[in-house]
Amino acid sequence: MVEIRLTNTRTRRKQVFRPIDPQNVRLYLCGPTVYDRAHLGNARPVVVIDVLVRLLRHVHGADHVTYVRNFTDVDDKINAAALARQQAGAPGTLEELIRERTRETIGWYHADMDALGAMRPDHEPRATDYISQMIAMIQTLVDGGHAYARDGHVLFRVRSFADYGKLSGRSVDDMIAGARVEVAPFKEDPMDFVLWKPSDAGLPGWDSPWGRGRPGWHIECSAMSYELLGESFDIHAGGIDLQFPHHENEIAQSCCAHPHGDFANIWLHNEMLQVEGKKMSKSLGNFFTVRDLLDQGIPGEVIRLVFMQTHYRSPMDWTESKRQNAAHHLANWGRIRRHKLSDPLPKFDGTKVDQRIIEALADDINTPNALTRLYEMAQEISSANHPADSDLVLSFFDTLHFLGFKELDPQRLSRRAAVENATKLSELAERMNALRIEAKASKDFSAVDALKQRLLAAGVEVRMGPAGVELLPGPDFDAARLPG
RNA sequence: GGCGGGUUGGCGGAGAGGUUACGCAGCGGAUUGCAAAUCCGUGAAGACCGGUUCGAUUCCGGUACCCGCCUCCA
Repeated sequence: MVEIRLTNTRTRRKQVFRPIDPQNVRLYLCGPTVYDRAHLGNARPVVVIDVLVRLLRHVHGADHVTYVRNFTDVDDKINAAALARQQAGAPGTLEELIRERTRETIGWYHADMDALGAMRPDHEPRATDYISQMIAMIQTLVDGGHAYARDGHVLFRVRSFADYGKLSGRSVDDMIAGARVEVAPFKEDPMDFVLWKPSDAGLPGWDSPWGRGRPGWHIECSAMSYELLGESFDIHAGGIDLQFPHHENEIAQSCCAHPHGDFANIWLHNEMLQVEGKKMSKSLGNFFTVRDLLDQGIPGEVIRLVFMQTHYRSPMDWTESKRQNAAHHLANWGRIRRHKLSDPLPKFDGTKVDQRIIEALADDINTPNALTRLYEMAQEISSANHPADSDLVLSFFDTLHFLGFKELDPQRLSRRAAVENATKLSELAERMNALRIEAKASKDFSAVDALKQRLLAAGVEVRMGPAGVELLPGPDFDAARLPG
């Protein structure tokens, strides 16, 4: 069996991966807070872990891996987004608007990650489905002296956990010394963090021993990983920016609530994605979404390949030349398929995956080295005298399939489709705008509404504002169903 | 201020204490009505200063610069 080595952030070393139970390798990835579209940086850990899960399934067996990725659907940003919609005149209660927003966002997320070739996890728990488990866990922490209630809040007592700061290499004293956080008056210690906070009537809330309220950030991952994976599991992954405070706090909560468990054995953290050499972040305003790229006609597999060109522990810059490079290779592989594979749709089952690529991935998910081998194989197959349907050809395509590349060469087709769709959508937008101007004069909006319904049925997002009509293809967009 | 990561050829990007990484671009050739694509071949590197060593881009120390975390973020 191939020996997998992974860099454990906790030990800062590359170590041999030994599952707690080889019959059930358990892995948790911190998923999105579902208040908006996933930006490109959100997609990096998803693709990295997708590759790891594929490797684990290859090595340990498809049925011997449990992959959990959560949706955090209770959060102040979600509340704010819903409130903004309500204030903009959207009908419905705040709770309905919140539910609508999170349901919509989860749909977008699925569509976008599917487009990147990332397999769905085995479990995708939503935080709001685990409120009672969170309350129970908080109660355990209070009972054990690791948390305390004040003014409707419950706070984690950082001083009660000796290893607090160990994951991120910090000491509580150092952090307090250089603290830039404003300290709430009810905190015993400036580094104590919120497990539960009170909700007023205008916010979503659940009944609890501390009054109506809602969970703080961090606790959902502890509660859900415990429910689905147990008190000890193998791998916990996420972006390096989550190392502190999110993962540090998860460790503190989970280890204090379940002192006999180890929580996660291996912590995997991917480095940040950058744009123009700067971190992509909401506060810097330089972020763009996966959907933005897909809408530009960039196929998901191109984005996937660009991600795989950089090792997950290095910062990665998204650039136009990388996009072109990835598209070039995919087109090349597509051409090889047309010329060297007589059956365009053979059944690939993972039995012919190239061993050197498995070894590259087993070495701390070294995707750049895996790609180097893929380029070598493509080179050899491309030479004029290499026969079609050789073992190498079959292995090459089985490997591509294993790595999540199925379409190949989608660039030409999808770009053409995108242009056609964009043209058609812009015509439709113009037509709809004209109808709308007429309707505003006549007060008869039936024609506009009818057109809108048909567009919605085709999966188009319809946005009407003072500037006119904007039509965007949504996750379920189906060009064939567009009105003629 | 505290903590962490990085600096490789024109660009991207790996491994290894001594032997060609690899890809893209470039250059030469083949092919092509022209072009594109493709195929064959090919030059080019490891921030700076010390140290260890027979030998370092690879190990150790320092300097400079870059990035991230410490505040919502993957």
